[in-house]
Amino acid sequence: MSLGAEDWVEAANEALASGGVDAVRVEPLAEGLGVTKGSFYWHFADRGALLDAVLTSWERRATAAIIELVDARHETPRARLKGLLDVTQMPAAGARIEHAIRVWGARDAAIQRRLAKIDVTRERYVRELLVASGLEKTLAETRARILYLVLIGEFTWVSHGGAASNAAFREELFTLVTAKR
Amino acid sequence: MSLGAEDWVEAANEALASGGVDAVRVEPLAEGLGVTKGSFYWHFADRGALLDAVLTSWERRATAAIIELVDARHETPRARLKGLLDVTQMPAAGARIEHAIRVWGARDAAIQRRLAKIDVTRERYVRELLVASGLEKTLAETRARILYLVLIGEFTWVSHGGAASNAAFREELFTLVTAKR
DNA sequence: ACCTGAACACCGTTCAAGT
DNA sequence: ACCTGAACACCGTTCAAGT
Repeated sequence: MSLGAEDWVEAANEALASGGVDAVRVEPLAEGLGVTKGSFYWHFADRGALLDAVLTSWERRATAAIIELVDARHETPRARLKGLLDVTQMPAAGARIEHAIRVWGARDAAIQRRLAKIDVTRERYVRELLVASGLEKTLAETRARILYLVLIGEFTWVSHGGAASNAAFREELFTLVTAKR
Repeated sequence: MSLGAEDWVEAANEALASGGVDAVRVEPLAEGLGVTKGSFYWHFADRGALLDAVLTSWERRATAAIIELVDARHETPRARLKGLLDVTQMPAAGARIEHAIRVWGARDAAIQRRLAKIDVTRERYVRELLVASGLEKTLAETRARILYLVLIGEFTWVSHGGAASNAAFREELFTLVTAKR
């Protein structure tokens, strides 16, 4: 059985989640897949092309996919906000990939730009939900920022072994960010 | 002029801030310092020993140093909480080092344990300030968690180029976490 | 006390040759 | 269409030898 590009991307995803970008190495990946490293270059131009494919597949999962899921599951703005908080409860592998990508962005301007787009999309989504649930525009902006930073913080926290937040925590966070002035 | 261990640690710090753990490489560091890589092994047993020295120096700066600074500058619990929020406004290099260390912790159990200790210390400090400013114990715990996650989130955010939060943001965050029930 | 220089291992990349 | 195998460059590590 010969391999396709997807097999390499999948293996790369696992390596990324457990060891960061620099753990995505052609030779160990090849060994894990049972081929020689030379064969990698049939599927990709170089290691960078593999990393690009990994990022592209993550971009889809990490924004559109989440927003669609939350929108499909819940009706009202408040219910959607609550639903979004539960998304943080995703399996640690997801959090570890997100975190690894953020570090990667810290040292690669191109990745940084792509990450920024995703952050803008997500934060806008939160802000719109807050406005839709009755907050004044400027206040909604600040509150969206707070909520979004908590989410990023939790990704980071969970990714290095911290316990995921519990229901009481999410309840309190929800109460705070949706509180009317 | 010959070098001391501190010169290598300082160079390693810069590499860590700009490129993560894996950018801390003996050969480029040696080149930057104007010596051959062989001379590195006079000062350190191996690359791991250098990384350990880097982490130890960061541990001091990142907890005790910050808490002492805040305590020295401000008197009341509320003023100290506010002062702590301003610490996030530290230069981006500091945030980038913190972030790089967190990623590092994501793949290294020993680093993870040392990081966890620091997180416990910092979160306890926030919780105590909240209790001292009149919040009930359980609520203080939840609010401390929220505040601490926002801080971690902001480190992450700033480290990949996001704008640091402004005064209005910190004001609102302060209001929320200190609000009496 | 601190550094050089040569050696070796590991992994990214290339490429001619195989099936 | 997909893979092997050998080659070369880069960097971590060792160590005998230099000053």
